[in-house]
Amino acid sequence: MSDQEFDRTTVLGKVMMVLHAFTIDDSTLSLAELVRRTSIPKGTLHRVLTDMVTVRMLDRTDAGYRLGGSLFELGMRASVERSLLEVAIPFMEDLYVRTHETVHLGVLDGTEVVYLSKIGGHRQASAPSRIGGRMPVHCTAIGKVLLAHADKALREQVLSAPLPRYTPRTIILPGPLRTQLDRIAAERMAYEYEESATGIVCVAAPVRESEDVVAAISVTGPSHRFRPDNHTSSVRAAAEEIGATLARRSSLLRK
Amino acid sequence: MSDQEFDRTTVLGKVMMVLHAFTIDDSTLSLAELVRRTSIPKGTLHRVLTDMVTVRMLDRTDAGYRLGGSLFELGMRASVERSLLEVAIPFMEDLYVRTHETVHLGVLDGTEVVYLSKIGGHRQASAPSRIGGRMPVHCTAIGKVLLAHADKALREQVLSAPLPRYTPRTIILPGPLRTQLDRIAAERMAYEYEESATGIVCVAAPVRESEDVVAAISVTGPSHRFRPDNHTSSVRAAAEEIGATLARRSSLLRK
DNA sequence: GCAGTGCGTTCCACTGAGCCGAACACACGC
DNA sequence: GCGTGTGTTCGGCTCAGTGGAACGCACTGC
Repeated sequence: MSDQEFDRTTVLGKVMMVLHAFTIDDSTLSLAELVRRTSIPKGTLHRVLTDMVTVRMLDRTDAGYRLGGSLFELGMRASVERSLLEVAIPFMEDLYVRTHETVHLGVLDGTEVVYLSKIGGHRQASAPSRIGGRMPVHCTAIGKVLLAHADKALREQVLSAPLPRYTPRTIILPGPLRTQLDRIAAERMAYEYEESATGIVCVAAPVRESEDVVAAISVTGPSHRFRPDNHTSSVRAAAEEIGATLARRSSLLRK
Repeated sequence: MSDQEFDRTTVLGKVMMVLHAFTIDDSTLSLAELVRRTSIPKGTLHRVLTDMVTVRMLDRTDAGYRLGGSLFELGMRASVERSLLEVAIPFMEDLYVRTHETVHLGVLDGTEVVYLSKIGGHRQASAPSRIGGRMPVHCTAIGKVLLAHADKALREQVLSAPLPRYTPRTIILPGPLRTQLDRIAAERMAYEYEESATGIVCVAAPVRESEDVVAAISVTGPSHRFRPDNHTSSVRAAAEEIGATLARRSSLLRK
């Protein structure tokens, strides 16, 4: 999903290519850099960029272009993600207060996890996740729990592609991963022991809105002091409460 | 800023008109409804919408169209808002734990406040603010503190336009508001007593990144039990720490 | 000094992507 | 049946969008 292809001929396609040229830790990109990344002809790109600036998708700075604040605002209006967030945040806080470790909320998009929120005090540099960022499904607790409850097709798609190694403990063989996913699907909890980054471990549970798994919530901590299985029940409880609140809310809206 | 005008003739203009047709509490909109809101010819709009769906700006559902999850992701990559968020969240948590009241983080956009984040436990239905939502500057603590530190031009623009009344206590006269803004600019704190919604009061402080006011942080509570002036120093401290962290971070990046 | 390199910007003749009115298809309620 | 609300398709016109090429400018380093 990261190497998404857009139609070069259409305006919208170009716009999306530009937007996706920004990775999560680019703040500003120059025209030349954008030409390199998108391989759109310089003249055309220049015009597209100025157009995007006038509609406030991009901000112009001395150093180049950056994603505009109005995008943030629009993103927050995306209904699914927003209502999930609004409902989940209080429960994430509870979990944080109880554990004092980093709490994540993530959804599945394509074959990757997208993090909707991440809270956890000041000392949390360790985890490589970022809000709005992506991580692979096969080596994160949230990813595994989402994959375990996803439909067969997606599961097989992930299992049949190579599973990139991130640490010595990353599961890179389809066989072991498959059996683990089966167990996760059965017990509705996933664990990660230094599979995405050395030094961190994680517990995750699925958030279900009337049978559909719409997201997953997790607690992450440093391996030396954090015991995932001690927090199984709190994480599960939080996930279930979020699901219940979502269901209550959407049944209200339906009237 | 809400009634932004876009160029009808250009593709991007139409796209933005569609995106902005979604208000904060629309989840899905039908083609017909979008025709009404944007007054783009039906045939054209239909094509634009399907284009937007193929680039994943919109999701198609049985009921109509809704803002896609990829927008959320893009929005989160908007550098300014994102780094502000990442830095601010831990301090907002501190403030929440200390006060157990709703904590807001907002920035100025045009003549309105946009909320970047809002945390606070389960019982917080009261405040009308929403993440990614907007509120007027003249009747919120965050708004007033941002306006007080904004440049003269903006300040006069707001003061010369009519100030809509939200509650009996909303300040609708330019004179009193001006003197209050002067005081706020001097003491770097703003208060709100049921000016945007009855029953809630608020304290806010400016977040300054090396002299520039980039955002504001506030604590909001119900008027019957919450005394804003009791929390002045914690709010100010949080704002200053956020500012200091931002400055430290950006000086690191500069190398 | 002056060639070399990388950047942003402007220009302009060409062309097909985008335009939109009109016709069509379907599902309702009365 | 007939009106009214949806969403979808069609096709000929045309101007918005295209991109190669040339330009200006700020830097190197020699």
